Amino acid sequence: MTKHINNKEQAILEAATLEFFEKGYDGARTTSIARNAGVTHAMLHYYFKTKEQLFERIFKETIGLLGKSLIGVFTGSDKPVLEKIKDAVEFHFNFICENPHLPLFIIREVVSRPERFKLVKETISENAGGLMTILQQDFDKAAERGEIENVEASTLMLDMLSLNAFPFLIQPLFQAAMGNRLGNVDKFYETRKKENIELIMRRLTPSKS
Amino acid sequence: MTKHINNKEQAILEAATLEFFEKGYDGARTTSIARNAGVTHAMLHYYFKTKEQLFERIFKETIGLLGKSLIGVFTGSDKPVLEKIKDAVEFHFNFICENPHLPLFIIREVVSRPERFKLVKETISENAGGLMTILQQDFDKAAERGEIENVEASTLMLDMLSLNAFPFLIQPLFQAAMGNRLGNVDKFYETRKKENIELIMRRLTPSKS
DNA sequence: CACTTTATTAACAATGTTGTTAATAAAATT
DNA sequence: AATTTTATTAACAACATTGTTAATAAAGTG
Repeated sequence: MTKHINNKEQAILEAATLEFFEKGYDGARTTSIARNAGVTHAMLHYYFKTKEQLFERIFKETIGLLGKSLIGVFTGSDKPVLEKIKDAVEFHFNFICENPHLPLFIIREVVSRPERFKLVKETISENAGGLMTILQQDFDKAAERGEIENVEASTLMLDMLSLNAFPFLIQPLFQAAMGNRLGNVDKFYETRKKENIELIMRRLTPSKS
Repeated sequence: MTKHINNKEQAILEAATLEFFEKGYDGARTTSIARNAGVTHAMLHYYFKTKEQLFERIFKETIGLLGKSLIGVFTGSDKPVLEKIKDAVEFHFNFICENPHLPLFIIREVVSRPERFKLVKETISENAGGLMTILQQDFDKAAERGEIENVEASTLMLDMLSLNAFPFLIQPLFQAAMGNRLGNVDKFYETRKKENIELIMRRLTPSKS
């Protein structure tokens, strides 16, 4: 029964997450967070000393999520390279689908306070540091065998990131455009996923030698 | 010689543009803008009544830029469809290259205040409203002739937007990662442009029937 | 030149926002 | 049960930020 102690703390965290995701650090109001969490705003400062600290907690959590996803993207398997990449794109798309706010959140906060990039960098290199070189070797070998087009792993990575993340970055625009009367967002996502996979696959198809 | 009247106004506008681009509306400070413009901060309110109005001025200007670029992207020419698209992707990439802050600016401000989307929407439909349907017809005809793969114009548009805009969205991250010791950003951009064109071209290549 | 409008300044008002504190209640610990 | 630690509240302090005002100078206009 010591759980109800965390109740309020948890409520604050959840409200803060929403607020920071939506409005960014600068636009977020601790009073608003407290109100939405259903606690007095002194409570917020009791649990999380300052706005900055509350933010950092959420920022780190979010970055952690990003890190974990990176491991997932290019996890080893015995499938042929092309299949592996296809799986990776799909996995990455699904991840963003489940965390649609994540790209803008990170970009926005790093742009307005570049110091914050340190954390992002660390997390990325921790989780995906070695993977890129291994990946590149895989690519090189497959290219030599004529399975795929010769390509830089980092290039393909940016392709995938761009294609998968961007639609979610502008999704709020879409939603505003559609006036929320778009029940078939899911269908749009499915189509997008296929389109992105298709693009990457075609990119990798060896041109006839 | 009545130009020096506008001098301060102009200085404020320029400082404000920088500030809003970098920190967003919420993070921007009118005092900071005034200071950077080299004017007293009462001056700012003299010329632009409120922060909101100053922002709107810049927001509209920026949206206008976006609008003008859209007209440029798919301007008619007598080249074959594939060439036209190639040109479009290149044009669009160059435009973002010259306005690298624009994508994040618009996305950020619309997300934190969705009302602002109205303006974006109007500008887009004003400038690219008819174009999309014409484009689609072009595509359909070309597809029928077997010149290109059958594809939705909107799909291709989002592909292009994603590939071209995203690298600039995360460019600040890049820059932080490289610690500014990257003089060859230009080379990166050239490579990116080629990569994006390549991706779109391959997407459009008809699979052997 | 008289006067009206525009530009500019410094000081200040109003408000919103973050963070604190002192008092109190509840829970845990001994 | 006494005491210490944790939770909670309401009021408030401190500060930053936006916006105003009243006084003054400069420029333009009849």
